[in-house]
Amino acid sequence: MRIVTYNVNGIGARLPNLLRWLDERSPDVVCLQELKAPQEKFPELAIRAAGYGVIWHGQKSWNGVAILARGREPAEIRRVLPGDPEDAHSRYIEAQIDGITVGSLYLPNGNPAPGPRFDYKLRWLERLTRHAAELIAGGSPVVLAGDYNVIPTERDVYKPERWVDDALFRVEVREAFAVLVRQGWTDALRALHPDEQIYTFWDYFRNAYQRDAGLRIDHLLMSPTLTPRLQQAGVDRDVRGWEKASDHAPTWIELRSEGA
DNA sequence: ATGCCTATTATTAATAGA
Repeated sequence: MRIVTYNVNGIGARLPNLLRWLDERSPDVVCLQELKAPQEKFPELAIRAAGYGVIWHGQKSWNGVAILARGREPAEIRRVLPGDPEDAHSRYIEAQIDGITVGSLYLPNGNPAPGPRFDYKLRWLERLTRHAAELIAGGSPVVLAGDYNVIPTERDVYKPERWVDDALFRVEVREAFAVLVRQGWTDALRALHPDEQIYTFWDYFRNAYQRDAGLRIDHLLMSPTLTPRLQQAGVDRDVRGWEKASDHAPTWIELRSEGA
C-alpha cells in the first residue's frame, strides 16, 4: 500500500499533471495540499473518473487539502485541526482508510519571521502537536502526511546558512518539529535513508530544480503502531521536471500488508 | 537585502508562496 503526500500548488493548474501521475503510478492513498480553489471548484468528477474516492476542504485563493483513496471512499474523521475556532484556514483533513488514520496537513509558511505570520505558524504547530499526542494515545495506526513547511535539519537544505532566518528553518521551528517527532513519530524518509540528501521541493526561481537547490519539507510521520509496516519511502523527483510542474514533488511510503 | 517564477483573483497589478 502506497501513501503519498503531494503539494500540487493549485489543483486547477495542476489537474493534467495530477491525472497523468495517478494513471502512471497508481498510488493507493494521496494527501494533497495547496488546492488554491474554493470548495465548489474542486475537480471531483475528474478525480472520481480516475478511480479515486475523495474528500476535500477547499478555500478561495489559498490553502486547501484533500485525501484520495483508490477504489474506495475515505471515511472522514474531521476537516479542522482542533484548538482554535477562530482559525478559518483550510489546512487539515483526516480520514480512516483500510484501518489507518490518515491526516493531510498544510502547515503555515510563517514568513516573514519574526511577525504575526510566524506566530501563527508556531501556534498551529502547537495545536498539531496536541492533536498528534491524542492520536498516539489512541493506539491506532496513523500517518500524518503533508507540507510541514519545516526543514528538520541542516542536511535537508541545499545551503543551510542562507535559511537560518527563514520561517522554514528558524531554530524555534526546528525545535517544535523535533518535540512533535519525539512523541514517538517516525519521519519515514529519514528513517529509511539516514544519510541521503533528500529534497521534496525546488523553488521556481533561479533554475533551482536543474541545480538541485532543494528543500525537504514534505513529510510522512508514522505512529508507533504503523511504523513496523514501513517497507520503502521515496520521492517522485522526476515529476518536478514535468511541464507545468508543481514546485513540490510527490513524497511516499510503501507499507507491508497487515500481518505480513 | 532583493528579485528571480508561478498561481490566483480581480482588471493589468497585487498578494502569497518558500
